[in-house]
Amino acid sequence: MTLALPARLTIGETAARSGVRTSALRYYESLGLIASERTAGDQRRYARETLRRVAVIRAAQLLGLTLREIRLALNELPQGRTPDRHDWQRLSQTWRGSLDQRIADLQALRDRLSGCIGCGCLSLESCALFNPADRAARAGAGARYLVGDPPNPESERGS
Amino acid sequence: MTLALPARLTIGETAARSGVRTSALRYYESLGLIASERTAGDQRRYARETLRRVAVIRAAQLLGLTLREIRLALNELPQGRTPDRHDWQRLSQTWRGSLDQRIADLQALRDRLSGCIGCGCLSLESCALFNPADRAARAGAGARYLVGDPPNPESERGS
DNA sequence: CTGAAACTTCAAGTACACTTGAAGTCAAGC
DNA sequence: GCTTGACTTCAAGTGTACTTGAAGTTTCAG
Repeated sequence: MTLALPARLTIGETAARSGVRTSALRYYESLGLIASERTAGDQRRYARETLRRVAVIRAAQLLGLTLREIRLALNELPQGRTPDRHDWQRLSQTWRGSLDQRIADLQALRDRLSGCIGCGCLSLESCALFNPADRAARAGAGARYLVGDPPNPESERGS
Repeated sequence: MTLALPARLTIGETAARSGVRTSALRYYESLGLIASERTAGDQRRYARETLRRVAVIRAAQLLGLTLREIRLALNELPQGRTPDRHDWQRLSQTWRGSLDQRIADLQALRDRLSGCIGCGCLSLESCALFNPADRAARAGAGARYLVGDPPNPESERGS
């Protein structure tokens, strides 16, 4: 605890300590997920608090959130002051909810898959897993990128 | 069960019945995930079995597999004959394993998140969730796209 | 037989999350 | 004060999974 750590970190130090590439940090900054001050020579200097912010970003990505969603969540943090434990707690509590939801979705999928192991899926019409309507209705938050509900329902050659 | 269903489906019929766009079906076919016969006029005709194949593909995507991985899995199906219930069972059993793994990963993440709710994460160094090494070690199969372990560990300006 | 809907190919576009490369500037130890 | 590694910007590239559009062809109900 008596370790002397610099108050401001270069992008390289921040990358090393957060486990995220410098290119990713610049990208996050370009999206408004993190912020930096600049030296006279226009180099970035990150507050130590940024390390936690980056860690939160990576954790939220594991939860399946897009960077856009994460930015919105981080914007909910109080402006103008360093977020305190209650701020982070509110955030993690919110995300815990969506994580619970995702786990429940996957468990439901597993159950349907188990049912299919039993039935052998000889009857396409009666199989819950293979029923598209059912699948669409249950597509969880985490599956958005992976499958992605098409926004418009296809009208090929439709002009 | 006495419903008269065509033996061969057009791409439009296949799309309607599988809940997948025609463009996606052509894409799957271009990747070798599904196959078609052609009419004299070069239009696609899909076997009814393709409906199940497509359903399996969508289910596997929900499990977090890439189309490439799914194609490899489908290639494990016996060549030359229509897959029977045991073939599909083997497939779903394999995938159930990885699904179990993913659920376990997410539960572990949830537990760490719960720990952070308790601790308020005031101590960056001691927080399991926010520790990059820990996160990297636990990155599960499903998180691959979302976070994606960088293949080479950064050596910026390294020539 | 005809006309419209459905099909064809191929190239290019989209979205996400970055990475890479080029060309040049800054910071700091010796 | 100089060298070298770390930094800067900006444009373009990567990979996954598709979608869209243009231009043309096929199918089938009437």
